[in-house]
Amino acid sequence: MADIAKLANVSKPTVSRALSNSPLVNRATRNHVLSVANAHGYAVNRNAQKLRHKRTNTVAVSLDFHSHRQNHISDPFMFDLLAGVSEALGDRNQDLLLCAPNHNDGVAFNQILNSRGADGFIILGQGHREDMLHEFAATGAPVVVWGAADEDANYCVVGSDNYLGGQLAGRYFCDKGRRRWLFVGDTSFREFRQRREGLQNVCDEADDGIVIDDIELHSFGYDSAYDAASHYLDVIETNPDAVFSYNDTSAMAFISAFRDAGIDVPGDVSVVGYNDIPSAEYFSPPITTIRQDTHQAGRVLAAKLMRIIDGETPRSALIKTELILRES
Amino acid sequence: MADIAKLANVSKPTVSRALSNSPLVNRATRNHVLSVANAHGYAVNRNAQKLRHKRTNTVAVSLDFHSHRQNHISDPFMFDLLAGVSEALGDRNQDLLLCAPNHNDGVAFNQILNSRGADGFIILGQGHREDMLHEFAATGAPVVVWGAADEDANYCVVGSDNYLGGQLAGRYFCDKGRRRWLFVGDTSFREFRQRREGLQNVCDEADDGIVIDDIELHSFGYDSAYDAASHYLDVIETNPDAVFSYNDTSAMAFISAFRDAGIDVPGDVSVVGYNDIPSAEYFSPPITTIRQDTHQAGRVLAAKLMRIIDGETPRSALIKTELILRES
DNA sequence: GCCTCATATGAAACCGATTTCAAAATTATT
DNA sequence: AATAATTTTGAAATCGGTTTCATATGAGGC
Repeated sequence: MADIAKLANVSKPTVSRALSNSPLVNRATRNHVLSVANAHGYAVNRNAQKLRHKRTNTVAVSLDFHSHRQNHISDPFMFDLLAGVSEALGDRNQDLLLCAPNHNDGVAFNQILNSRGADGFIILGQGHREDMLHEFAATGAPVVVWGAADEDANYCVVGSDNYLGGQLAGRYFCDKGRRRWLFVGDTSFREFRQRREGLQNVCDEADDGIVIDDIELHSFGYDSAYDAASHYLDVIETNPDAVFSYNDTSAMAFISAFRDAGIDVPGDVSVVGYNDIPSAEYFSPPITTIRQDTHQAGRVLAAKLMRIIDGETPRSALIKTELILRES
Repeated sequence: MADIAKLANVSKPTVSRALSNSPLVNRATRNHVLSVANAHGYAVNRNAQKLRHKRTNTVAVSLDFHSHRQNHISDPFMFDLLAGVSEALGDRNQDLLLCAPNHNDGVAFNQILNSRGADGFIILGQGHREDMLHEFAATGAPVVVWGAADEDANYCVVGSDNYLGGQLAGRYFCDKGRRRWLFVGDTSFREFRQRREGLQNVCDEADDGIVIDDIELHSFGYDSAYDAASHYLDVIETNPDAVFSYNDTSAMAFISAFRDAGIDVPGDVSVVGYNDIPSAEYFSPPITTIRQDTHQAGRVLAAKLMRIIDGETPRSALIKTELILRES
C-alpha cells in the first residue's frame, strides 16, 4: 500500500480511504488512486485488515462427517446444504472456512474463534453434539445450527419442520389407506424424534386403529438399513403396509429388502423417505419423499448468523418442508 | 500476548517463542508460559501471525459448481472429492477456504492469492477452464487441478486414469461379447475425450468388427441424459448393445430410458458408468462402474500443492482407477 | 480583508504477533 | 579467578493495513 501511495503521490491513509470508498477522500483523488492500484494489480492484505479491524468476514462451517459413521459423508443432502450455505455466504462477501472432520469439538471451535480465524460458526447437523453446542453457545460464541429446533436451546437453530414432515408422511399413509405403519430412524436424534411425533399426531387424530411400529436404526448407510429391513421381516408377524424412513438412502434400502422378500412396493407397502436427494427421483420406483429447500436454508443460516455477529439474537426458524409425491 | 507475558513475568518474545516450541527458550520457562496461556484460554491471533509470516497455511479450494449447469452441484462424486481434500488438508494443519461459485474466475483467484487469503489453490474439476488455469498457473500461482492430465499443461494435474478407465469399460464389453458400443459424453472435456480414446484402443486391438457410436451430451443431469437416450433410440436403426457413459447418474438415466423402451438391461445391453457414486450400488440393476479413490485423490492433491508452495514442481499423477463389477 | 466552517490530507499510533540484534546470565575452559 | 563460549532473555523494528488527530486548503459570510 505504501508503494501505491508513492505511485499515486498521496499518503498511505489516503490510499486506504480511497480503496474503502470513504467519503473523506476527494472524488478525483479516489479515482486516481483506484486506477493506479488497478494498474498494478494491487490487492489489500486481508490479514493486516483483519488484524486491525478485529473482524474477519469469515464464517467457519462445520460438517458433522462423523455422525455418518458407515457412509462417512455420502448423503448428498448435507452437501446440497453446504452448497446453499456457500452461495449465501458468497453473496454476503463472507469467506467460508470449512472445518475438517477431526476438528469437530467445542475446544477446536473456540480455538478458531479466539484466534480470530472466523467471526462465527454454522454447524451443519447437530447430531449428538447438543451438549457441546449448548456449552459452546453459552460462551457467547456466535453460532447457528442446522438441525431440530429445541425450546431449551440457547442457540439459534434453523431446520426442516420435522414435525410437519412427520405429519405429511402420516397423511400420505392415511390417503393410501395404510394401517400398519413403520417408523425407521434413531430417535435419540431430536430431528428424527420430532418426525416420529408428527407421525404419531396424525395417527392419533385419525383414531382409526392405526398402529405404528419402530425400528431404531443406530447406524447410517444403505447396507445397515437393508440388513435391518431383512431382519425385521424375518421376525415380525404381520408385515407393515407403510414405511417412513429417516432419509432417502435408507428408504431405498427398505424398498429393495421388501422387494427381495417378495413384497410389492408400492402395491403392498407405501414408502416415504426424507431429503429428496437427486437419486430419489430416479430410483425404481421413484421415491415419495419430504423435500427441504437447501438454498433457502443456506440463506437463512447465513442471514441469522450475520445478525448474531452484529449482536442481535434472532429466533430459530423452520424451512419450507413439503411432500414430493412420487410412486413409492 | 502482551497480557500473557505480564502474567508469566516474561517478555512478549519469550511468550511467542514458548508457544512456537522454539529451542531458544528455557524448558522451565516454556512450561510456565504454556500453563499460563492455557489457564487463560489464550490463542494466538492467526491474522497477526499470517501477516508477519507472510504465509497463511490456508488452501483455497474451488468447486466448479457451474459446469454442472442443470444439476448444479448434485453429483456426489465432487463432494466425496471435497471430503477427501478436506481430510488431507486437516491432517496437514492447513485451513480450507471454500471458494464460492461466483468466485470461480482467474481474476478472483489472483485476488485471493495477492491479498494473502491463501497460499495456493486446489481446483476441483477443470471443466472448460483450461485456458484460464493455464494463464493462472503462468503467473506462478501455486495450483493443483483435479482433472485430466495434459502434456502441455503448465500446472500439476491429479486425476483418474481416464484412458485406462475407457479400456476397462471396453474390455468389459468384449468379455460380454458386445459389438455395437455407444459412448456418451461431451468430448470437449479432456477427461471424457481420454476415456473415449481408451475405449477406441480396446476396440482397435480387438479387431473384431466392433463399432462405436457417440452421443455428445452437452448438458449434465439425469433428465437431459434420459431425453438424449430416448431420442437416440427413436432415430437409430440398430440398437447398441453396450453403453459407456461419463458418469453414474447419466448411466442410470440411460438404463431407465432403455428399459422404458422395452430394452433389457443387462440382457440386451451392458452399461458402464463412472465414479461409483453411492447410489450406483443400489440402483436396479446395480451399476457396473469405474471407481476412483477419493481419499487417495485428496491426499495426493494436498501433498502436491504443499510441495508446489515450497517451491518444487511435482509431476502430474494418476489415481487408482478400477472397474467395479456389478450387474449392469 | 478577516473570520468561520467544511473538506481533504498526512503524521503518528495501533492492531498482535515474529524476528533481529544486543545484552545478560549461565556454563565451560584454562 | 579470569576469560571464552553458550544459553536465555528482552528492546525495538517489522509485517501491512486503519484510525485518530492535527493541519492545510478553499469557500462563504460579514
